[in-house]
Amino acid sequence: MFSTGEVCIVSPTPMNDPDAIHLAEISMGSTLLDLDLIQQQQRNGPSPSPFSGGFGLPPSPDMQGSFYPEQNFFPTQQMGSTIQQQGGNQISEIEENEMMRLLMREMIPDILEDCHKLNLIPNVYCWTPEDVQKWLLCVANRFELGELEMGHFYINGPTLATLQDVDFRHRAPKCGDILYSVVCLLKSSIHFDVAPQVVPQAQQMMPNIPQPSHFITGAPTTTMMPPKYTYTPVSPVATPGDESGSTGSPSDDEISIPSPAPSGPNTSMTPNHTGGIQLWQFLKELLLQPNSYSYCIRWIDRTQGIFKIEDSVEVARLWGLRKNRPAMNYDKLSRSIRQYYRKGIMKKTEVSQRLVYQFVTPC
DNA sequence: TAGCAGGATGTGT
DNA sequence: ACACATCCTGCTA
Repeated sequence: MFSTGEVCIVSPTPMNDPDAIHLAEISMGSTLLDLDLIQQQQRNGPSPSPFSGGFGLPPSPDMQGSFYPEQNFFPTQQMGSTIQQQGGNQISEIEENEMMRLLMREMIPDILEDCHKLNLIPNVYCWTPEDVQKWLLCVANRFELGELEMGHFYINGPTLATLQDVDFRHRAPKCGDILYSVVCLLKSSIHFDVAPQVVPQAQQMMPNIPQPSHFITGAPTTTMMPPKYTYTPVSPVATPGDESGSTGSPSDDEISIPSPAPSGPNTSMTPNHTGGIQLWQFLKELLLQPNSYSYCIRWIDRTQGIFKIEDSVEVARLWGLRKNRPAMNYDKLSRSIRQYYRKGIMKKTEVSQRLVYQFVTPC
């Protein structure tokens, strides 16, 4: 991808940290966009970018959740203020969004082509750890990121997709931001409502690769998923539109807009005292995305807040990922859950069952 | 053997 | 102070 020309991909770093704006000079091929405006702005100094310091790349899941280029997700106020600084040009929000969509759209074939070269299904959620390693090496080479500590990325695709920007920075301090941005772009290519002129191209490149049709049409499909999993590539962030529970309502496969945090017990529902997500919030996030996580945690009786951890190892692993605690295990996670008994946030069900817990205050 | 319960202590915010 | 993370002992299915 990005065969000729250049465009700046800026990692999603805080806007209040101009020094943290990383530019990855990425050769880019067939873009139809006149990027002079953007590049000129980059030259003009540390200017804010659409995604808290980044251009052309999706927001952090912490900020916006999943990335859907066809939705009006772009932080247009920031973008607008950025662009309008250019000689007083007034560019409407619609035009800005369209420009961003075009830019993203132009990158999709390149992403697919990279996957094709590596013989990878263009769906990160289907990747094995080996696939992830292969792809990261390709990315590192393309963006000249230097040597990656590949041992820090021996994770499968779904896990890669759930990593936050801080996770990437932790695993790759020098280029974690860029990696995160590219992974976001990769994820966006799955969601991307590919334009007619792009679809045939992608399909032509990989005629045998099943397309994630449910991301486009909303029609459920599991044919491309590993047997055990029913992943849907959505952000592990609570999403009100994905609160279908275990009932399998149509909204299960709808793309949803993330919310800051799920509602929950009133006791400790106050903002996270420690600044990070709390375990009960995390568990609800997983529960509220049955398409993505029902293989490891699911509602037994949502109205009563009763849920079952189907795969304790996996839930603990996800929690460890979120908290950047590689040594996390279910023993520790369950100990934290038990701390909630005293706080009145969670409890065991009346008839105690293994791996079954209950929120004191149901959703 | 895995999960459960809870005490004690350390750590980071 | 708070929310874990970690380690521990003992119990249970």
